[in-house]
Amino acid sequence: MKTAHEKNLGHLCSRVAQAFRAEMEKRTQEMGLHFAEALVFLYLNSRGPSSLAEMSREMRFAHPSVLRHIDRLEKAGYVSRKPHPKDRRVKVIHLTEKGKGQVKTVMEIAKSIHKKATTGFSPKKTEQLGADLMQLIRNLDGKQE
Amino acid sequence: MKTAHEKNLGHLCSRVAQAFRAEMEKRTQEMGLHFAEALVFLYLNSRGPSSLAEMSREMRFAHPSVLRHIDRLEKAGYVSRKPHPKDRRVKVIHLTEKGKGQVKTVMEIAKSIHKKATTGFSPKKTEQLGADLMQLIRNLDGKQE
DNA sequence: GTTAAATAGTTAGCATGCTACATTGTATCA
DNA sequence: TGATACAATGTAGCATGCTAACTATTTAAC
Repeated sequence: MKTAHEKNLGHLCSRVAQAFRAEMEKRTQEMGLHFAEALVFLYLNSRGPSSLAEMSREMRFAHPSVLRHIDRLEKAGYVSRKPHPKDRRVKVIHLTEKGKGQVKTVMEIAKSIHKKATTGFSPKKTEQLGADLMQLIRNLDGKQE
Repeated sequence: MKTAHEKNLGHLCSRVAQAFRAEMEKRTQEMGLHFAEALVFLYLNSRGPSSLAEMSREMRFAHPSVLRHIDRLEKAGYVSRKPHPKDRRVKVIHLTEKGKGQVKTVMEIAKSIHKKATTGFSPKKTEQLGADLMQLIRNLDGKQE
């Protein structure tokens, strides 16, 4: 008989997230990338140059969380900041040539992990699972008390 | 068109876990409990007195992660450590009377959050979702649990 | 035109997960 | 019995999420 905490969807999701992270960490280690930095990489690749505020909104992480990764990626030479031509507050973050050279590998790793995770899942089932998870998020974020 | 990171199951699970945590944090705040401490509370209530090693194994968190919460709960007077009668290495952790007085409230909060999260989900669907998440974990860990 | 509110980036510090290692106690085996 | 491996607890430090608060700039209100 399972106890409550083991069947709790929050706890299960936490464990899934950890497992994804651990696997990504393991595989991007030799590139010198940590998990969350890889996420930033993937974001910039799919969306193109963005401001911090935009990335924060779209990735749904708090500003400082994203900022730390940008700082580290900039030090490593993978991204750089450019001033926004019309708004002097904004710094536009973009992949450098060095960064672009790595993106493909990161994408392949991410795809491979996702494939491993969903072994035995039909595309339809995977789709449904994603939709259910999004529903959980909506239910929890809704403003009912 | 959604970008890859938004449909990624790892990222979605991370967001669900965060949402659960934020909600729990909000509701246990007035009891002076943080999210992970509440988890320890629930564990001790359902399993009874346990060693740190046992809790770590069963909750599937690293020892030091659990230890920190035990320390804080002990300071707050909710749990205490007793020496194991036969193994002097082991300290058995159990709820104090003060702790037992709070458990019911924590359980109700946890149940309420789970219910909110699964609004519109049939029991069968909730069950299936849990099973799918466990399958993801097994696939990623590469072993059965 | 000057002032107040909002927005962008940043810094500081906390909570919680992890791994690696130290310390102590127990068990095993030659 | 003495050496060695294993197990339990605890310590140290990193990674990553968060909120709060600061500065600079832009926008809105008067």
